[in-house]
Amino acid sequence: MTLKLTNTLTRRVEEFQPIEPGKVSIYCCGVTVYDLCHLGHARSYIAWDVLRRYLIWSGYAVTFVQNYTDIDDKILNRAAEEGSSMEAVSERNIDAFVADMARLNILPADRMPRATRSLDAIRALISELEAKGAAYSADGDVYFAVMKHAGYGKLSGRDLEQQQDNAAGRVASEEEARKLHPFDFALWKGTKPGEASFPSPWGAGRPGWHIECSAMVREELGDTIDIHLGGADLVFPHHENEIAQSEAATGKELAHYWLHNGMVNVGGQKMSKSLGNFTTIRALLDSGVSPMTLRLFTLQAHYRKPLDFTAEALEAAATGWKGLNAALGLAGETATASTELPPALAASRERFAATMDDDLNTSAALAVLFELAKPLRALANRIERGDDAARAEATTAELASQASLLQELAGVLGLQHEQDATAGGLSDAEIEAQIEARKAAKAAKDFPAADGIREALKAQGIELIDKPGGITEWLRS
RNA sequence: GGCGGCAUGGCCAAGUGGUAAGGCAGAGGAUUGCAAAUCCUUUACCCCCAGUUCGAAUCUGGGUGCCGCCUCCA
Repeated sequence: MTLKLTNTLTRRVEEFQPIEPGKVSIYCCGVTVYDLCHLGHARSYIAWDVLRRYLIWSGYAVTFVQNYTDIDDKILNRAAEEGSSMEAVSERNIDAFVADMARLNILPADRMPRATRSLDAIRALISELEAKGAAYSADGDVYFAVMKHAGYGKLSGRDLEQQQDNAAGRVASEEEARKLHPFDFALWKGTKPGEASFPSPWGAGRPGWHIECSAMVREELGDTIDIHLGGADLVFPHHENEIAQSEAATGKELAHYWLHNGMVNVGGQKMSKSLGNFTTIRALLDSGVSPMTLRLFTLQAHYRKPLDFTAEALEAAATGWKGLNAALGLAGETATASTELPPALAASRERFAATMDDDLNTSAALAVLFELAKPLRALANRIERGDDAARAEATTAELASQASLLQELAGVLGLQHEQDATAGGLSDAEIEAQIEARKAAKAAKDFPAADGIREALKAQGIELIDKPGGITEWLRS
């Protein structure tokens, strides 16, 4: 059983073979920290978190590096708008990023380099490219010469000749005029008045976006890495350029496997800042959608496919998560599982691994989880409602093993039990008092009053469950 | 225009040659003063056309529709 991944570079599903047995080096393109992360980022980073967790679960020692792009026009613009500095904007959004990722139970990267702290490596790489004739400077800018690099376009399938024809009509701006080929891109941009800049052999300025990643990958993980990750929208030009820069400098392949995740769509269109159709991670979570619901929502689709974000689909995920969560809650209460896995459970575990090996088929993997969860959920709900027989059933070794396996596999997907949100400001005593009042109303056959109390509590997130024998229990939902 | 991808029940979605996983919604039943919640049961021939094959959602060819990239973007 080996992991197979869709490699954008070859456009094929390939068996994963690490450079060094048992070890995996991964570089994941991070965010440009000019604003809060939205659901597109969430989807991407959840997918890669699952890849990472699965590799670890499979026994690999994983080194995961994710960068912050903290030098960028958008950050500068934002700083100018609010009258602060590039550093202030970056710092604030990095803090937000860390917090948002933590809420989604995304493992922090092993190392998170920043462009501003990698300037030496960036300048060194540009110099190296210049020395090799792959770069040229023009009026304080330094460009990469795509025509000098055989293989440019191999990731995205571009054809330089063809594109030149197409671009012929749109060479308008000054910058375009300076380039030898329309696809040439800036490695270093000369400073403009009033902008943050850094010294360099080519004059004060700042690095281009693509070179930042090339430099950070090399500095953190070496010339060749196992896996490079990113959103499908980065294939061209970002990753294509990254490959060109790195491979022109080192003469070695930059990454063996290139994985790209599909976009999050809203009404059939890509969620993005520029279209203004985005929902930030924190806005969604703060609106009451649980982090695990969001995780489940994204993992129900294959990572490469577009994912349409709709209220209805999210609602479905929330209800689905409720069931899984109930089953996971039981895992903490059962007896210690025996180390021997019963045959049926061992088969489930194998099936889970087989689906994940198949290019991270989380949708199919979730089916295994739901099947494992089904009896546990039923039991958990019976216990919740005070069924003592159910409590006894939960202590069997068989169920303990099942609960334990569910917990383990859910963990591979980063799904973990969530405590019921403590919504509403009512204390337990206040709730009990309301229940007593409703009981009295019912006894007096004043059902409208009884229903009124129930509705009022429901509005505050308190759900009443009437049980046989006139007993009423409640849950915070 | 170029490159890449997708089209499966009311919604989401797996399945890549042997008669359609899973989740949500819906329906029926149990329970209830009525509900809610919960539990049990249950619901599809896979965009269209042609072809290959004993057999195709799955392969080939042709359509149609949709999306992404080609400018910053996860």
